[in-house]
Amino acid sequence: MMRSIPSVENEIHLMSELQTLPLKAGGTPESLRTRHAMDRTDQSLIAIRRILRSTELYGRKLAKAAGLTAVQIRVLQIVAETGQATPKDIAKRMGVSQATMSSLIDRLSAKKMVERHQSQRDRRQTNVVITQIGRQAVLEAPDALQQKYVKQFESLEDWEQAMIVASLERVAAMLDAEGIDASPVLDIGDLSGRPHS
Amino acid sequence: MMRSIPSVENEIHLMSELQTLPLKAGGTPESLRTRHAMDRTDQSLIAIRRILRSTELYGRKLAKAAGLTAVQIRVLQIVAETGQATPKDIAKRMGVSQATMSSLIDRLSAKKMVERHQSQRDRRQTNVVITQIGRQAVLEAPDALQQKYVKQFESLEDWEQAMIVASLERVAAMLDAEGIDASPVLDIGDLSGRPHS
DNA sequence: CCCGCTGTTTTGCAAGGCTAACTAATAATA
DNA sequence: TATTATTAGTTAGCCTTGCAAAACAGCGGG
Repeated sequence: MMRSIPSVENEIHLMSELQTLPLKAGGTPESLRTRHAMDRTDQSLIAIRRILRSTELYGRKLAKAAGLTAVQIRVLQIVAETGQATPKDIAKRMGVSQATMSSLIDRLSAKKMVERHQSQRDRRQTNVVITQIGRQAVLEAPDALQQKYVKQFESLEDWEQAMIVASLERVAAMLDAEGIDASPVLDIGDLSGRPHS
Repeated sequence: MMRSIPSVENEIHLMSELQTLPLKAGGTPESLRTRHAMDRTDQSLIAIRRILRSTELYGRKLAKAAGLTAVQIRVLQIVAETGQATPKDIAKRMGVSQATMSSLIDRLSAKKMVERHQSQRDRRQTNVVITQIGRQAVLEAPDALQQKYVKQFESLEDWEQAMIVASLERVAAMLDAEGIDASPVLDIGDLSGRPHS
């Protein structure tokens, strides 16, 4: 596997693109809000998209390098968190259907990273259990955010870290707002490894 | 798309990658920095994941409602931006291979939203041109980010908007840092149409 | 014992990705 | 001029993720 990294390298220099948009924004008769507010909205959207995009591309790259896809790593992490979980729970947390989860588990189990154990209590349920191999894979899985971001973040001034956290949380809250359940995956982090007590 | 959902679907994948990080962060003997700083790092990562996740799920939903996938909308928007573009350019901007772009264009052209026209200058090149139908679709395409977020953002206090923009840009820069190109798609939004207004 | 629910898996289908291989046209070079 | 590279795009073949719907249990009441 391991194919090489796709065309990630072709880069377009976004900077230039970014600059273009302001003008368009200006097109609207500035009726409702100040020109200022508009620009800021655009700026924030652009920044969010940059975040999404770079995470996506970088993630593809890392996942490939790890021999597991991002989605697979995610499943492994969720399972690793508690040691075992039912397909339904995992599906719910990830926001995918049970059918999808079933095939994901198939693939992971073909790789010997998880095993299915029928539950004793209720034989309809399956417990997905992570294997040693799977646990190892989770530990070694490169983490896009971490690698790219953590060091830089930690080198920031204290006040700036605080500001960023507050802003990101605000944005996340605005996006969640609609009721999409957001969280599931989030806490994952905890499990893995944080010493978490 | 800006407005479109960035490949929301892809994002999904990435999401997963993100998750792991906590552990690693935790792995370090808290020698170098205070527990405080650590928490902030985790908080920021978690918030980013929330952003990624809700964008992804919401995007899937909207794309379905629109009858076009997020990726397709994205292509349309890029083409709409200038009226025409070569497959190669679009692929480059989106960070996918030419082969992938070729099939995307096939699908869009089956829907009569774009047409292929051989270039006169260089007959190896194809110009992908958006049709009236395609243009209409772009205008009507719901935009995940926009719909969920814009209104709320615009209702924030001025200082808060400024803070958020600064923070998001900081984060985006840190993520881009590695050299993954980030933005291309971003500015598209403008054209599509934020109701702007 | 039969019915209805409830977790899972199967089936069948589509989108999006990729690499490799192939075609066509243009550019370079002998 | 003829040959060779390069470049743009498409094709073929494969994989993963997703979903809905149908099929399979297994559990609980009646």
